[in-house]
Amino acid sequence: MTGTTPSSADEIAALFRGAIRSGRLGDGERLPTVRQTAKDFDVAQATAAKAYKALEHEGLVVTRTAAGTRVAPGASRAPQVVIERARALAEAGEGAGVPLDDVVAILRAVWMADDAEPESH
Amino acid sequence: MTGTTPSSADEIAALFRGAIRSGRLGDGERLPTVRQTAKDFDVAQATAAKAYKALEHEGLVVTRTAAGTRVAPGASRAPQVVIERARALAEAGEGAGVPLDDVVAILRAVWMADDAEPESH
DNA sequence: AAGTTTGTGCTACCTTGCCAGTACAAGTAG
DNA sequence: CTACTTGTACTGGCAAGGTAGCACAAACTT
Repeated sequence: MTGTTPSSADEIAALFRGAIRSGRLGDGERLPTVRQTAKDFDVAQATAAKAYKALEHEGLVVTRTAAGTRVAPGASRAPQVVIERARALAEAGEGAGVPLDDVVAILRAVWMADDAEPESH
Repeated sequence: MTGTTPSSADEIAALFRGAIRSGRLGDGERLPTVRQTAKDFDVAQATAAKAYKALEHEGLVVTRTAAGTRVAPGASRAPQVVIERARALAEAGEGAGVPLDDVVAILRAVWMADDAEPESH
């Protein structure tokens, strides 16, 4: 069910993390309010708050109490190569009709395989 | 914590799903026994069993009661393009020092972005 | 046929995490 | 300075899912 709508703090955090590191949310750009996010994803405010807290702890966002939560200046975007290849993979996956979750599982598998076997080809 | 050791039925299932669909576990190849998997990941047997059950329900594995669980014949591997691009992404991500979970988050972000904006260029 | 392996099916307990609603703190805007 | 916005904190309740341990069924092995 992670392919559709986030339903937990971790999933919500992951969603924003992806938006930020992929550049879809730029430097200084503002995130929805905690209350708004809670409504959007139909979760309790405490859950949305927890997600934001995690993001701040990672240094991805800056939160000043009444000014809202914004993407932290600098050091947010992942290297362009990664983004491009992620886009390429997404395209291939969608084109082939492979479910997102399956693609993720495959990615994890090859990631760990490279870890274990330095010989690749 | 999904980057290290699986700790729930879903995560364990996802791990084997990735191994199968990526071709790391080939047709007819045998998976560890439920009891073994339970030990490997330090979970209860019921949890490992649940994971295997899910895989069978997806048609990825075939289980005959005392013969163990094996990868279902045919229809297991994902299209080669997807695997190759997943490998390329993994390589780029590891090379750039981007955490696996972040790469996954990015992938999800661009996946949904493509869903929303059919214009890709 | 006998014994062993292996997946399944319980039961009761317990931990984790989300929910709901509210109250509070710390800024911003008029 | 006053009012509003927005993130934080807290309480008790609750549902989902994992734990442990065992009993059982079916099929492989000898």
